[in-house]
Amino acid sequence: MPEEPEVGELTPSAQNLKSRHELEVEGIDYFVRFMNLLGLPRSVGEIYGLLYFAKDPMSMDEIVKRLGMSLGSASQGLRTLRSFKAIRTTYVMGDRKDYYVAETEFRNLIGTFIKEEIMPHLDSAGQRIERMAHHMEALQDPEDKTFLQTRIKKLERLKKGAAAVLPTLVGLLKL
Amino acid sequence: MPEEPEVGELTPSAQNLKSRHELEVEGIDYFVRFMNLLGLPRSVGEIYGLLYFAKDPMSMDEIVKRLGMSLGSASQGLRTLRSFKAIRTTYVMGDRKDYYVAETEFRNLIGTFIKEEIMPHLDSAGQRIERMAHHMEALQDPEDKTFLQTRIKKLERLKKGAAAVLPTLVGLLKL
DNA sequence: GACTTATTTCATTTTTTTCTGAAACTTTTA
DNA sequence: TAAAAGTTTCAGAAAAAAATGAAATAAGTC
Repeated sequence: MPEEPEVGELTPSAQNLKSRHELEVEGIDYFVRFMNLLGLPRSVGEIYGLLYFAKDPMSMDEIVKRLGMSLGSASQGLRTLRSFKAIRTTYVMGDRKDYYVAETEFRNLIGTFIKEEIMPHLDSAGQRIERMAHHMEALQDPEDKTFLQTRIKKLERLKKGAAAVLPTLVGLLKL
Repeated sequence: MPEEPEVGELTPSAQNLKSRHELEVEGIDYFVRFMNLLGLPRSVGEIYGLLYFAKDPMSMDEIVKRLGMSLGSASQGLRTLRSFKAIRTTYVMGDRKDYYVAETEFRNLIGTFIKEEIMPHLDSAGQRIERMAHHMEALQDPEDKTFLQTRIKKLERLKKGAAAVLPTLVGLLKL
């Protein structure tokens, strides 16, 4: 927390520090919620938020200190963010630490998220539908069979629709 | 579980029951995963899956018996599904129970999900961005100020993009 | 190659989410 | 209006997810 002078008035630089801090808190909160929407843990949002509003690359121990989180969470969170290409490392000469910078183009983040987290589900959904269709073929009762056939067809349509829309969306992001 | 005859061969109707059951299990699993992708609990996926593959409307106690879940979960799960318009009730004459049927048009489900679960987040995101911009204006250091200005602008663009894409998506679903 | 520094891993703890079931409430019926 | 049937609510239990921190590993110095 930034120190405040005892009386009402703030020096310009103290005022700057205070606004900067409040902005940062609000901004971190923003990304915590955003990542949460993608099903990612709080710590991941905190780290990304901190880096997004940081002017300079930051090392893991700085992140740990600033956010008051454990080394384990920071390491795991940074790994996740790297896997989404949401951050990248910069090498600082004469320093053996890794320094991290936020990738501010959200298309990368969102594109990778769709490609790595959603698309695989579509594949396994396809396999699952095939298995359902197989069981359906084995049905003796013709009424059951037609009913389930239409239900499975609808699932197939949903899956195909998603498989078509998502890559289009990723493409749109690149424009 | 359907009973199996002691020896290898199954009667046609036993075979039908077995296939039907396997198909149902696979199908329920499908929706458990799907709902999970939307951040909804397992029980919600189970109920929807059961109803999706059911030929006839089902009462809550039937659902409870078939899925072996508690009354509380069933009640809560049905409420959630109703709120997404993923199921609807049918009235069966001479019976005071409520009977439920799956709404098989996924556009309803997905459309409502976007409208009720995602859009509100966009609104609060907008407010949060405004607050950030407000703190940003108060910054004294001009370097800090321009840097943060561009970062906040990017957030704004993301938010506007999402606010444009999502309703379009909902519209597309209706075609 | 021993030492130092940075990072990852993972068993354990903490926190959060989901499920349970009995009590409260509502609605229908006799 | 009492009894019965159906549903919801909610405090506590169980399960799942996330965070912690110390030990193991890796990577860079002297």
